[in-house]
Amino acid sequence: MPFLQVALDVPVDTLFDYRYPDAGEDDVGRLVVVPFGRAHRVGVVTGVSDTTLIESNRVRQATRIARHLPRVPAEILDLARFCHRYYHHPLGEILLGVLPTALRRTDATALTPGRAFRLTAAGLGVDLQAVPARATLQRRLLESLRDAPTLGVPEINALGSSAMRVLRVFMHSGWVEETVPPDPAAPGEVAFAPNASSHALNPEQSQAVAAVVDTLGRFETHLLQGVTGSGKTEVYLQVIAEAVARGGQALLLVPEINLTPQLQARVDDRFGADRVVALHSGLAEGERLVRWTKAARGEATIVVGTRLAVFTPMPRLALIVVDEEHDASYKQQEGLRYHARDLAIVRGRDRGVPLVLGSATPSLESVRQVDAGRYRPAYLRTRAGGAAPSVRVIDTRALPPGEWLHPASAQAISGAIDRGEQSLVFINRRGYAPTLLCHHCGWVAPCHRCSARLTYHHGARRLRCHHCGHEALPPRACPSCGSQDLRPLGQGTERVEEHLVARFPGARIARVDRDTTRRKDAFAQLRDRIESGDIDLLVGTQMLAKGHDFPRLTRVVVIGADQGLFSPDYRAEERLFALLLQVAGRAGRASLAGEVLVQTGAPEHPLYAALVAQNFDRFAREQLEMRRAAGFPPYVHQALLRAEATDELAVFEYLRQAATAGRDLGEDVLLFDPVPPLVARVAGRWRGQLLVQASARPALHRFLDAWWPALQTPRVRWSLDVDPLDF
DNA sequence: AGCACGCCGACT
DNA sequence: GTCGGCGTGCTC
Repeated sequence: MPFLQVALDVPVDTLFDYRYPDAGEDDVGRLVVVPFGRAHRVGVVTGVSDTTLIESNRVRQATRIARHLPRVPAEILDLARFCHRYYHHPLGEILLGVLPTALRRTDATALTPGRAFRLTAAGLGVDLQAVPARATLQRRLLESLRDAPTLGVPEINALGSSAMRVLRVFMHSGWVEETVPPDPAAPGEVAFAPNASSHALNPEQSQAVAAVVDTLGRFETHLLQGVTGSGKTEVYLQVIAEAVARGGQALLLVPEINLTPQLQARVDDRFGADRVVALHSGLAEGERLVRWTKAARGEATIVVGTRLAVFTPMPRLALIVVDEEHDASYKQQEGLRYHARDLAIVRGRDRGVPLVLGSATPSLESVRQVDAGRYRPAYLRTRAGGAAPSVRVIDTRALPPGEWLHPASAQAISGAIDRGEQSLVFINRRGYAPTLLCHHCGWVAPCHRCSARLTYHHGARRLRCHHCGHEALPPRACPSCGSQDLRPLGQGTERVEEHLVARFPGARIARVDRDTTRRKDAFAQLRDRIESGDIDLLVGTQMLAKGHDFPRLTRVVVIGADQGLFSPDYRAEERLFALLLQVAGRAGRASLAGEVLVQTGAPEHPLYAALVAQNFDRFAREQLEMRRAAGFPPYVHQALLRAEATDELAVFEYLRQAATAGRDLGEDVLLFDPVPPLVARVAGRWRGQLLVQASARPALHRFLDAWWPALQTPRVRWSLDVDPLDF
């Protein structure tokens, strides 16, 4: 009897062998229910073999293989195996982690074999509005049936516990009929003509499209570097159209905040909503499964999604686009710490398909690959409908104490108000003031659970910790010296808003940050007000920097840009430059010239010269040269061992032992001393980290492989972060 | 991760 | 004398 090698969602680096009577090679990649310990679990078959190393009386029999479900294709198994090797993470956790969670439930229903249901003509004609809004399950089921050609029992059950009952009611009404289940192995429909686009391209765009189209059918990485408003999205859409016209599927990865209804509408509009599926974290479990299945069967032609979507099975994958490839949200910051852009490249290579990485400010890693001749560059330097905004650096050192808005900035804002244009004051700090300070003894309000200061929120009259969420009432007197002279120090969005209200009486001012957009739809409503010209002056954080175009916005004032400049993190400058250029891109459109004023106490910093010139290439080469000279990535390769526990001593004891064990391995790597991260304690847990560095990747991975056993302990919570972005 | 087995303090 | 603390170790 053959044995299955099964990957299970357990944090051990082991596959588990099970007997299964008629198992064959064909079952590799299939989901399987197995007895594990005293319970049953869902796993993935990663191999079938006639032998096992486990003594035969310990090998149990698998309960059932789910042969009616689409299998995890070899390509995704390989990608998971790559993650296993590269990120040093258990294969089972990876595989089960990238599958829709609905598939992981063992309850018999979730994996009962194949029946398939579809809407009848009558069902298709049902007006969704006619279904009571309260009947959420009915609506969800109807929507999902519209989304996919057919639904199986697992997908239906994932929509809600009584979804099958609702389905039976629909069948009675003649809205739904049972049909033949689709063959999971058969590719979906191929013939398809996208909306022939009349969107004219400028010469640079045409050249970029042609360069990518030329490589369809083989692996090639294109770095599309285009300033804000240069029409990168149109290039994406046209190369996707070509890939799709040739019968392929396309994967479009976007950063978290970029998967907006607007973008989806644009893609839907071009390719037809029934051909496009969007995958993001906001999806209900059932809907995710429906869309995943649609992609895996080849019925969806285009997948638009955030980082996890890089693992979506796509049988006819022909092209991968990674928008805003430098964006940090592509890096998963817990569990399997993968980088979706890097995995996209691995996938493209293995699959033999081209990639387009797009950004106005590519990561230095990608720039270096261009310089090394490994990526093909394409540039979009022409900004559609007008000149780039002018950038001015404003020296704030001469400002009187307590003043934070430079006269030149104030003048720019009032000028814009007079002309009926909009301005944005950008400050990357929410709350009222980042510190509450005792002017008598110098005490500042600390968080008792974190090594961080509490931020004062004036509206809520609360001190809040931005790391753990802890809230406290501001004390009336200083707990240290009893003085009542407690004052907020520094600027946050809330306080800036307050100043602006006083400074520009009559101006319509809106604040956009996490606090004002917490409520569902709040952001959309604010955006509508901004677009309709209902707002003169905006105060906002990062949230406003990305993706949103406000045609009437012509002035941007950046406050407190220096924060990141003096951080010990060597990536701070790269991030700040990208952020500033992105914010600057908000100013001016079409006929209205834009102006950006960056207030800084360090105007002579070379970053600002490159920013004024809006010369990313110069900045990037300067940075790369510094990185090379200092021996930082991308010229060396790093991995970070992180540990945390309630006991600070335990954390550092663990890291010290790990360091000792690592040094004993005698590999060609550099092990630094264990250090606390920037914020050493969060929510009552102490953190520590240990950096490993090597000049060559293979050496680093050889080391990590050998080191891994020595890291195992239940005493502290630990994780390994390969290619860390944050320290 | 669960979940057992396994040796030391306060309770029916 | 037992119930239970969570330390260590295993799950095919």
